[in-house]
Amino acid sequence: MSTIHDVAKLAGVSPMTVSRVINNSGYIHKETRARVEQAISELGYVPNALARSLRFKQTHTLALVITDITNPYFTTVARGVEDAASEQGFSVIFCNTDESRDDEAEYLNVLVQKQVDGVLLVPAHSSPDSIAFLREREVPFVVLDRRIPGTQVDMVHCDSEQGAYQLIQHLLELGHRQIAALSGPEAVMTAADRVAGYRRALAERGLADSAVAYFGEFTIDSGYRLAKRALKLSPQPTAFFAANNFIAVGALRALREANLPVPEAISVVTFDDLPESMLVDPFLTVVRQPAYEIGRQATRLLLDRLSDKAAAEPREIILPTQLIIRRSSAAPQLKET
Amino acid sequence: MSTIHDVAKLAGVSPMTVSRVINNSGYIHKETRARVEQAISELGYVPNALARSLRFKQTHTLALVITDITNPYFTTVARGVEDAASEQGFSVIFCNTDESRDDEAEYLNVLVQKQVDGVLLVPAHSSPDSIAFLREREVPFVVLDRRIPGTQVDMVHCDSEQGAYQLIQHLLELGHRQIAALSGPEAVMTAADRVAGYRRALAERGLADSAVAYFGEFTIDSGYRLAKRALKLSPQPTAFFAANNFIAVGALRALREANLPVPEAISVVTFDDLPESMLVDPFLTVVRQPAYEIGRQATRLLLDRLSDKAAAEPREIILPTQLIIRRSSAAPQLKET
DNA sequence: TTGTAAGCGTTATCAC
DNA sequence: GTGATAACGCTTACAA
Repeated sequence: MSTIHDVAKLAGVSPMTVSRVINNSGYIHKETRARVEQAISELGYVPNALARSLRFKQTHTLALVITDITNPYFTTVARGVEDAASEQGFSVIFCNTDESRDDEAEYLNVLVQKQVDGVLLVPAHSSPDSIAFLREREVPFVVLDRRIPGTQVDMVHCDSEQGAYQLIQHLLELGHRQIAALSGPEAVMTAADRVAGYRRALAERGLADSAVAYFGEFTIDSGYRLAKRALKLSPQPTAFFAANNFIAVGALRALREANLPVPEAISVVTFDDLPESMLVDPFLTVVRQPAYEIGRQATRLLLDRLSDKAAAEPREIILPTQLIIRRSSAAPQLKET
Repeated sequence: MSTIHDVAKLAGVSPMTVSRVINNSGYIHKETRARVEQAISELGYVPNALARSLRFKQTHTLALVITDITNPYFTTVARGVEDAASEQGFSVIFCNTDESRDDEAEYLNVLVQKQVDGVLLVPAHSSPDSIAFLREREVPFVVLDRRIPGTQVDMVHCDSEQGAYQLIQHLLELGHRQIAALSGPEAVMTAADRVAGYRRALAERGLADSAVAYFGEFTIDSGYRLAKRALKLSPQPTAFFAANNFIAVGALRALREANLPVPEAISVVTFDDLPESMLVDPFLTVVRQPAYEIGRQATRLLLDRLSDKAAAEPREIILPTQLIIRRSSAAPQLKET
């Protein structure tokens, strides 16, 4: 790979002149410019962004730290991020933590070393370690999807508590009184928030005592296992509230295995839609989060921070969710008929 | 952010000594090391990878250029790439071209500037431009998912022609004689290959004349439109062969709209499974490509190239596909009953 | 065991 | 209009 020196030599000028041509800065003789451009294309010269970044302390690179790109919700978030970033000439490094604190810490360390201009973080845990780490090193960041309680940071997410509340309201209106919640890791804010919304909805109807919430992981396997456990309850629940799409899929499998038709035997509602693109025949009643917008707006916010060195107040952007009622939820059937 | 000089000053040594501590190279007095380590943690010092990369001409960063991370097939590829990369301490920048040549060229330019160590490329077109560009600049790369005909490059993909052949064979065995192919852009190798496999299967049964192949895009919309066109054929097809999952979903929508039940009225088979994680009740007969393995092996191959400077022969890794027969394909119903 | 000098590829600054 | 010089943060080679 040729350098600015090679180009300079070939064009019979100094590197500085080449630099000026590349960056369209300063005055330059028309003829000189032509010679330089000729040399550039002859050599297939491409400027070294590393050297540039070293000087400018700007890499035009962001990092997206999520739990798992394979989750369609995060896939869509990622697309929103990449679109917003590339619009402004930024590249995006992506990292999968699988909810592991260690992996998260490791990734953040590498990213800081690589001098990314900013980080979009879906925290694997609510502890302030990662936040503190980035802050100390003065790396701008935005937390997305999950809120971090008690810290003043930029955040973009949906109101999980409220979304869960809506879903449970819906079930209550249908007549359900035994609803089990199948959630993710208790240490993850969204998992906890969704259970909180569930409890609030029940409490408001004086059903606080009927609440049964299981914490597990945001995976199909976990959803499957939690559902199996919930089925052993007595009285048996008439509805499941899954805290995300993977858990819902796992629960549906467990129900099928147990020959319990949905929604006839048990209703199922969940957070996070499966992508429209993949659904021939949407079935699940869900609270949909605007994944693409979350990614996009978080990135916008981050990029704003980068240009505005002025450290404004931390902003919390809460995007609206949408309740979509489909066939997986119906009125419970009477037991003694 | 503090530099190696800051650490050196605080520890009362030279930057070189700090460097040695960080990299565990050369001899160093135990006490000095302790002092340096103390200074490092006190300052929260993180080495600047940019400066390092500038010297070593190694960024430990790869790029993944795909068409759309939102396609679950590519999502899984991406996960395979990231896993394999991070195992070896590499980061991954991801880019979505949406099958646009211009976007692809633009991205590659930026990536070369950023001195990525290698590129994993799903080419938006079969022309040799991108390949030539990378080659001239001596950036190692591996082409994945799609083959580039007539060029000697590292490639990892499945045998699209053969996969399509299998799907059509399956339909033929069920008794179908009017099968329409709904494919992607003719300029994209996989789209063309899949149609070729379709034609070969038909030709072997002496049905070459019945072949009707439509080229469009690898999107739901396109699948929808192509299916609508195909339905106007006379005689009407008894089966659709979709060249990828998005096209299949679009086709299924068109069929539902036309009140044509699958598979009773029309069978549908396709390339690329929808992710297991999203399917409560898998329905489509598919040829599954091992997406994760494609990503993983392509990355391995690329990383091998990076360590083995020895320019070995280009390798073409062809991974096996898997025919999965489900409910979307069945024997055609007799017209005159 | 530790330090000095030079250079990786750019560009801002100041001369000419 | 154009060029020499120094600096961004780090490490290899050499010296002490």
